[in-house]
Amino acid sequence: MKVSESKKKDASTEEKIKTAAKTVFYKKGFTATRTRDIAEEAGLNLALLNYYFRSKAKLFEIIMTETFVGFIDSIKVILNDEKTSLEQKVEIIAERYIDFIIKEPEIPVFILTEIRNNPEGLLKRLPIREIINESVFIKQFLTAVEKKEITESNPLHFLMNILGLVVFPFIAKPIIMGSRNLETEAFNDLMRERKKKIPIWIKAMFTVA
Amino acid sequence: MKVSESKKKDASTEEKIKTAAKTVFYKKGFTATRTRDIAEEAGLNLALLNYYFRSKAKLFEIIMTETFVGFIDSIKVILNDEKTSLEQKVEIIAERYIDFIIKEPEIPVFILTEIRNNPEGLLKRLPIREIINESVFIKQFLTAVEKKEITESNPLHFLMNILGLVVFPFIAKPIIMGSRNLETEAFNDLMRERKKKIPIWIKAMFTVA
DNA sequence: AACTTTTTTAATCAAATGATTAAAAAAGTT
DNA sequence: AACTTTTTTAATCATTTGATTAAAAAAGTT
Repeated sequence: MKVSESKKKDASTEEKIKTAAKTVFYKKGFTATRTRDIAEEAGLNLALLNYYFRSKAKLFEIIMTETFVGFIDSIKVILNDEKTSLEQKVEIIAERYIDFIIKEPEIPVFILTEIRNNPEGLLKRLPIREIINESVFIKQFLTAVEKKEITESNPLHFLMNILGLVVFPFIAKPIIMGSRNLETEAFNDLMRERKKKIPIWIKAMFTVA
Repeated sequence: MKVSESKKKDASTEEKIKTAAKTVFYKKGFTATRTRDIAEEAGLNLALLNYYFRSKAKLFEIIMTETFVGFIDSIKVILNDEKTSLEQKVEIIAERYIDFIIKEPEIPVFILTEIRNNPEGLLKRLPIREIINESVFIKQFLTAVEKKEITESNPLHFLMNILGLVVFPFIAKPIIMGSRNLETEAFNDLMRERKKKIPIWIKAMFTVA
């Protein structure tokens, strides 16, 4: 059964497969997707997957890496912008990530479950430690702590709270929608509200009153 | 006849299977676990799973329901306690859930991914809407809003924020551990810190300064 | 002890699934 | 057009996996 219609009509076969693979992998994860699901989603013969990508695992590898790198790189740029303050960085992260996840709502759960299934493999290849610990963000944070502008000295709590407020509602989306009988658009409106609220909340949490 | 003894014997094998099934299902999810994994984990013959539970799906169903109901019921009791204030409820939720998830760290991702895989099936059977909307918690929240003690009028934001702050770090555990080279115990210490911090943060976010 | 019922085991089945193959079709080259 | 290379298809393979079966073993009953 088709999960959704393929996006591009004149895409090359390779691109059709990648697009279909993304759709299905995002929704079901690696183990639960069958190569036949992807072939059907792409409207192509099953053997073409192996012709172009050698195996299900190789195809997944490509999708996974692209997705993960895209996700990490965008936060990397924000965290390292010398021209924005800590406060502005929070605003930008909330704004950009909420918009991004509204467009690609399956990605957070996809990333988190695939990391669970294979923590070493993925995390070793991605320099998360360096991205966080050597960022302009961390320097700004430590300076603010020094100046007593911030009441929490551990940057991990700061980051976990921002990401928790931004990402968690999307992960719990079915529960939240079920709790109030919301449609997807009402849910998205609720998320868009949070783009303005989260920076205010974060400020209230961490700033000296 | 010795009913208790024979039942105990039955329960022993049955319990072994359930315990093993929990372990494996929590870690890998329904599709990715093979019945052979469960049999091996339990140290039992494969056919016994079907002898006692008819099928993999039925066994999963039981585990899933027990887990889910346990999770929901415990929050239900907290949300409906007439004797605790809103502020105390936040403290209790943070305290209890952080302790609970430290003991069973696989449960949040398990619940969230299985809901993704089968949203209707699960949510229709569990009266989440009633639990939230008819709770003492909601009444207390609305009263506080009325009295202008709380600056956010939508209880969903309140709930999402509490759960986001409590649950998200566990979901992102591998990333967080990787970001600072933490061992599990250092991670758990970080989470235990949050039992005290989260109520303070929530208060700062939502209370008039 | 003799018999019945319950539980466990080893062997096997049938369907699902990732992958391959050989041939056909299409595209590209001379 | 004649030939070569690339792409696509249908058929099939081999393995995995959930489930079943028939017989053995254990437990319970008389």
